[in-house]
Amino acid sequence: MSIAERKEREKAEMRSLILSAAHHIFKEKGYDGLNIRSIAERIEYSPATIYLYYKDKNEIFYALQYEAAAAKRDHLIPAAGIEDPWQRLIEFGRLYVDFGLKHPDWYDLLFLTRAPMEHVENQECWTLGMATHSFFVETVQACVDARYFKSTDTQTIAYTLWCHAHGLVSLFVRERMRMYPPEQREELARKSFAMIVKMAEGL
Amino acid sequence: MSIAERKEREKAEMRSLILSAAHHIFKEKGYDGLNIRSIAERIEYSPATIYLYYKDKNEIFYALQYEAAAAKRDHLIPAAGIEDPWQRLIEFGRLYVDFGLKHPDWYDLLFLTRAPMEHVENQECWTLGMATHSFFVETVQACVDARYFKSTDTQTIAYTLWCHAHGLVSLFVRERMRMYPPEQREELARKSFAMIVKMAEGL
DNA sequence: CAAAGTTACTAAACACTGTTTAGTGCTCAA
DNA sequence: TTGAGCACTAAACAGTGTTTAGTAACTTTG
Repeated sequence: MSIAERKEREKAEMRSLILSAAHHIFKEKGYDGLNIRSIAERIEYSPATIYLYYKDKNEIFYALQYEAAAAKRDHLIPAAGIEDPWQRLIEFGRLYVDFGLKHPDWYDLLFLTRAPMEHVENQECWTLGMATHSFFVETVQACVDARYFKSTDTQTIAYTLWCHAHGLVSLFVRERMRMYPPEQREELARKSFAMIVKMAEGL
Repeated sequence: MSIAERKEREKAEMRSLILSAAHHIFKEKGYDGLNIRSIAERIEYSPATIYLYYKDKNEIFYALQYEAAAAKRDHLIPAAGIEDPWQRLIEFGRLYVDFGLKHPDWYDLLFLTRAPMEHVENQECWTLGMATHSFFVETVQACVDARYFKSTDTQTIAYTLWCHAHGLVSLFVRERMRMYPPEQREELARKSFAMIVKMAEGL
């Protein structure tokens, strides 16, 4: 059975080779510059070969989304070590926004791309994203339990904070802040984050 | 000069015919279903004719964005009549979210589409959008002037509220709320809006 | 070890985009 | 009436994602 094992290994290696090429092209040329032919050219195979390892472009897209979700999780990990739930929540939020501003392409891929979202729920990407989201909600719950807020509606609190952070990053990523001078934008984001923290304190 | 006038009129009519076809196709089949050939077919002209009236697809896209901006402005108009700045601000926010949830395609076109945003600033669409945005900021300013908030940082207050509303609508429009059951989503949005209003009261 | 079967791969095509080119026939001013 | 300009289009080009048909190498089998 050694040959079958080798073949399976080679298949996995090829899949990872394709994905890594897609990853590089995505980072260099963005989503629009990523196409099957450019992947094929980079790995020096014909375009048709790609289809022996991935069903279609969407499958590659999902795999990339997973990488983005993993990058986001890794970025947020430092927050998990903070004991105090309120400080943990603040740091989580800060890192979330930080991730979005530092890696707009990844954030875009995760939250702003018009993707066939019906299928994404079956993907590992969704599972991973949900785990990160759960960590967030649990931190809010810990704050609620520790009476950091007057309100006890964990779900709505979590959702409201997420809306703000997501809106903030989205306006950046999709360049809808052009009414503010470029050098003001990051400062405004920081001020707004500080403000929502202050607002949350009064919840 | 009557002939020249007629020609100009006909040119304008053709432009509006094309745009109206694009509008219908966009509403029926969404952004992905909108292409030059489908517009041409609908108005019973050849695809090449489109290019005699619009430079490229982007120009049609900008014209559609303008329609979306106008629809949004019209949706928000009722808020302008409210005397009390704080009540006006609340109603403005409510209508903003309402517009996004009722017309996800329009909202998408305005705020979520990966468009060549560098050129959009020269378009009437941007001017119109900026006017609406200014009305919003002015309302916040009126609240600040009337001492509705402790904070006097109008810009950051306005931006923070916008972030929340935009984040809320975006998560809807791009279907990133799938962890909540469909029937819960709108209620959650309403609750979150109520919560941000409460939070803003304590600003 | 040779024949047969299976696999990995690709050239070329297909269908669909946006866009351009090279006309064609009609309108209109002189 | 005639020549210039105009509205329009068929056909092509270039770039997408994807499929098909075939080839050549590898693996199994008799």
